[in-house]
Amino acid sequence: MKDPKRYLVTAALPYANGLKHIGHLAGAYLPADIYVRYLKAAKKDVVFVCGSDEHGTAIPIQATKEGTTAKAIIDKYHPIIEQNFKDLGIAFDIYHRTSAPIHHETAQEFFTMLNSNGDLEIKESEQYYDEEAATFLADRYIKGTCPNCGYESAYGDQCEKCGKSLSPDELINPVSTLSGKVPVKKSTKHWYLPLDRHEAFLREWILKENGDNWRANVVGQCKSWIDGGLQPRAVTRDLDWGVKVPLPDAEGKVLYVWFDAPIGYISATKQWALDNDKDWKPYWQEKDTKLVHFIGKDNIVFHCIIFPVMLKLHGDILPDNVPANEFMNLEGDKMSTSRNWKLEMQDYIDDFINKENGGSQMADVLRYYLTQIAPETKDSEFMWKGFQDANNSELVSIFGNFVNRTFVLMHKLCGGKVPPLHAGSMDELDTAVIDAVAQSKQKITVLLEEYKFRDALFEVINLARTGNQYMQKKEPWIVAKQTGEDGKPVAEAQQLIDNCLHICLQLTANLAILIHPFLPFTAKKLCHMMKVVDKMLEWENAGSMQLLKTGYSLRAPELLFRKIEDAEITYQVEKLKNAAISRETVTMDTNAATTEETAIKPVKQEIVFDDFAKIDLRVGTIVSAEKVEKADKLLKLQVDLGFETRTIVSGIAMHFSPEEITGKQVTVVVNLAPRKMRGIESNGMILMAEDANGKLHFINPETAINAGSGVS
RNA sequence: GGCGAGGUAGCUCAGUUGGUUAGAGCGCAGGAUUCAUAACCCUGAGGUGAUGGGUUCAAUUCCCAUCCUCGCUACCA
Repeated sequence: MKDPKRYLVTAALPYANGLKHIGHLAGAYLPADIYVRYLKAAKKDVVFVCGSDEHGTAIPIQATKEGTTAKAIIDKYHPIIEQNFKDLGIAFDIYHRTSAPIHHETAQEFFTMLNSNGDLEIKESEQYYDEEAATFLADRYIKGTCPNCGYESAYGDQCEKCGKSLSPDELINPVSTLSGKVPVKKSTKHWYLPLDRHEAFLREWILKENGDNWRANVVGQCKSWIDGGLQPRAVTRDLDWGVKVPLPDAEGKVLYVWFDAPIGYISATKQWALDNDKDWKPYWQEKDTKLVHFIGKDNIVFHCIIFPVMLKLHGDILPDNVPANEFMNLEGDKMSTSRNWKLEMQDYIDDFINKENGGSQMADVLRYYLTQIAPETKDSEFMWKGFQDANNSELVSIFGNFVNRTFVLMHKLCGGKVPPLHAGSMDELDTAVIDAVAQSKQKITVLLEEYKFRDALFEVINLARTGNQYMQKKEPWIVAKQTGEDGKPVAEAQQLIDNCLHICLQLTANLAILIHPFLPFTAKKLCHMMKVVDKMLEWENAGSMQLLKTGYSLRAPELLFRKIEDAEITYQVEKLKNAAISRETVTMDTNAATTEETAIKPVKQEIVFDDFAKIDLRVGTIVSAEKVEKADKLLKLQVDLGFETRTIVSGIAMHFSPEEITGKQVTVVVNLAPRKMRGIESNGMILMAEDANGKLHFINPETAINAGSGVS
């Protein structure tokens, strides 16, 4: 969009069920903050909204587990996350929350409008119902055995072990987590957003209009979704935690969290407007508003497909761009909350910012490294060594050093004041540097507008590098040796020194402006050293060589960045590895965890012996095994049961290679009805036990016995 | 298996609407220097551009196949 009148920038709403890690920071919040700081410096009308996403079933479930309430959880994490962002210099105009009444009203109004316009579909369906708790069960309130990996505590929407997304119907032996009883199917009514009606619009808007200017990964994901066929998506849930469905016949129903969460951007904007005596409407309704969503790649479908359809139906503007980032790995492995392989914002703050360990300058160091390795086009890697190198050899050695040597020389050779620029003594080297400053500003501006933050940051550092090269060639400390009888540099020499330092100082002032979106604390510190007000940081000032007045006395230099020692990073790496939950530890801890789980996990309905006797279990020996074509998880086994050798297909390929299980003894259900899988008929089922880590184990006799032996 | 994104110097990553010697930063080696947080500055070494085919006067860039990584998806009684 050329020349938008105003900007609305959003960063994905963090789910308020725990602390957020630097992957989240690098993926959405930091790039959004950089972009917004740039826009504000350029005096654009911009609102930057974010806030806690506090609904969804995960939160009440977590509350039950921890013996607390959903409200207590969100009230705990909301302020911590908000403070973490502040400590790292992420400056939202508002950090709102979806539990706020204004959000509930906004989301309800949104739903009502779509519903009364006939843009939603109503469908009756059979859903699991807990008779004891007298309530329908949201997907996450149902647990059962995952049909995919066999994990016994899979949720109705997703198995946390294998990550597969599920529907409650797929669960084996579903159990209500509320009462522990087996739920019954009961008819219920829900509202759906018919995405399929909007396929033509989405194709046109995403692929045609934005196919070239959105990032390849974003367009690709969308295309994949659209080509896969869009389905109506349920907008409501049977749950009591969330935004109530504003209809008389919808008792006990709330809006599905994916529906209300993005509306949180709108309600946050409303609250901001109230707080600041502004009108929120133009930001969502005027065509000349540029809406930009910063998110991680996991959120692409919501922000590029679903929410735009909602916005369109509601008569709002559509996002101009959705610069989604890929993921950031940590020390060679993907970040994971469950395996505790992560660096939380809070951890970094505790170790580097809060301690007398650098203070806010260390916030900028993290911002620097995360931007330098931002996963803009592909997954990237956070390495502590890389963090140290980026700081020591770029921030300290190039940027910090240039500023420091400029200030030191200015105090030594120019009496602590901004020296004059003697036009008559200028040479082409001087003008080249002056040009370079203007060019840097142009390049950085373009890159920022294109959301290429890592390249933009590189250009800023490069300008500092140019400064170092310039000073090296000018060698004012050598020139200063041309002294007269009074021991001071002769006039011509002093002019050269003045020119060099004048230019270096103006360049430093430019660096402050250009680095400001990326490293706000550093920019502030530079302003302090130069005794200028924040107004100098306005973007239009960049490129100018008249930012500091001749004769103005400046403060003594302070070091902008400190070195990071080897010991600090080895400590962090050790800490990470020690905290990580290794496979072994998981297996050992499992005993405790499992006991707890089993305590919660209800025993299935009682059966009589005859029921059990119906099941014919035998010991078998795997005589051969091979991978099933076109299936990642299936192995085709030949099992010797004594009386015959059978073909059994089993979903264990992710856990065992064909070679390692050949010859193993297993327990087989031999009278299970045959079933075809991937075109192969499976005659029986191999019994497996699963530990808390999701690993499967064979159930077999202690010592090898005859194939075909009965089990009872 | 299908779809999407990737596989480029020791490391982290650019780039190429197909065209002379494929780039940057860091790291490494050598040199120069001392104003500066042993920093800066200069020079250099380092790449079968995943692999194998094809199209073309010419491919890293286009096409096909294969292998590997990440995400989504399918198979799981």
